[in-house]
Amino acid sequence: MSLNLYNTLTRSKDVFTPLRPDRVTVYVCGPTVYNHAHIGNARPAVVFDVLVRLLRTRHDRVIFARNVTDVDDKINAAAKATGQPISAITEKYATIYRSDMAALGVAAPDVEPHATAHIPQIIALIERLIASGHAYTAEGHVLFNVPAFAAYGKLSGRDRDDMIAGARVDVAPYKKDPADFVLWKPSTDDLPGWPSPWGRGRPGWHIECSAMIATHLGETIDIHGGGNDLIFPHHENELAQSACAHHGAPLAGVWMHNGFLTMDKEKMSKSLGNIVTVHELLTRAPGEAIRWALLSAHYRQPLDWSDDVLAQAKRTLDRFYLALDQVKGITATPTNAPNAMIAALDDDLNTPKAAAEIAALVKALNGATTDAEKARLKGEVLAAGKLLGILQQEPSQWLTAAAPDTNVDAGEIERLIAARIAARKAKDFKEADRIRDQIAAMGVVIEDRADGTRWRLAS
RNA sequence: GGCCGAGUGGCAGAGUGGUGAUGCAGCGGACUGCAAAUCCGUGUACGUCGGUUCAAUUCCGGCCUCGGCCUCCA
Repeated sequence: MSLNLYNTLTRSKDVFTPLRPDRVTVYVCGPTVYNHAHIGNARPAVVFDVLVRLLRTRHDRVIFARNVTDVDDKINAAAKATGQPISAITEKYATIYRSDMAALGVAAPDVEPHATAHIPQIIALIERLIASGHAYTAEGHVLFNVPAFAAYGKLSGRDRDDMIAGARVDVAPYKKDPADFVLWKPSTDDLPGWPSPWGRGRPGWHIECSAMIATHLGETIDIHGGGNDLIFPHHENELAQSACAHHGAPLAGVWMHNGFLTMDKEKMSKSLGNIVTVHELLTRAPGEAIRWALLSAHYRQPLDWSDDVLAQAKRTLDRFYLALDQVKGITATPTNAPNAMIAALDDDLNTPKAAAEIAALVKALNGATTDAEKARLKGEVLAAGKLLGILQQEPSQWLTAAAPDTNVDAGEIERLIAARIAARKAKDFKEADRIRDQIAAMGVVIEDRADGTRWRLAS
């Protein structure tokens, strides 16, 4: 069994082989922190979290970096609009991002580099590019000279002639080539800036990732990930800069890109306004349900986000947790995730297939008759869930408190249940049913089981 | 216009050259005082037109529709 990953660069699923036997390096483009992350922004975080979990089952040392871009024109605009200092904006939203992602079960990255903490490295990288003839200065800017890198366009599959033909109209006059892009640009006094050999200025969009990758992970990393829309120009430019600064060493072996979330089939984007923030979703659904909804489609496929998708994910988890609740008195046999689960994820992170495998395990668990069987299957369900970042809560916790903003009074429910039990004992089923209806009206479902009456929140 | 991706049963969503995805919903049954949960059973599904093949949802080509990136226009 080996891990196969779809590589945007080769446009095929390839067997993943680490570049070095002693470690695996992964870098994912993180947020630009100028406002709340929307659920589409959460998709790569969750997807690559699963990838890292899978890698860690095989490799002792996985170094996972996810950056925070804290210098950007949108941040400057947000600061200006709110009258706050830039650092207040970036710190606030970086903190919110971290807690939102944690709520989705996304483990903190091993390294979380900030662009503004790497200005010297960025400047050094740009100097190397100038020295090697891949970049030049013009009117206070430093630009990367695209014709100096023959392989430019390979990642995004773009024909350079077409790009130039299209770019001809509004190309900045100081560019040597229309496709050239900015590495460093001058800052006015009211904008963030750092002293540099080219005057006070700030980095261009793509260079910070190249610098941070080189600083923390090395010249060539194993896996570079991000959203589909980063392929061009962001990753194409990163790839070019890094290769040219490092004597042609490729930036990454595997390039992975997740597909988009849509709302009514249209790309979710802040400019269109058709967004729902993770922050808001967390007030009305458990993070685990949001996570499972994001994993319900294969990561490269589009996923049309809706309340229904979320509700279905919640219900699926209810079913899993109900099964675990049935065997809460049985100690799970510790084990690794079943082979079928691993095989599903090994196939380019096929999480829907993995979901089917969990469903099969849960069905087997529900049908198990001996304690030994139950212990074994419970262990397998828990191990499978761990790999996907789900099912690690106490089942009773999930079933009775899963929705954050419900205000069900557990004491009141218990009291009503006791009254109903008394009515049933007295064979007063009419009264028992009346009480059950009363409980149902509170959004609570009850079950009479061999070992007593249980309740949970309705889906 | 260039490039990329997608069109699967009521819904979500995998996958495959010839047998079952899976989940939700529905229907029937078992269980239950009745339910719920669970289990069992249950569905002429693969945009369209051609081609290759003994056999295509799966391969090839055309077309249609939708989405994305870039670009153009405004």
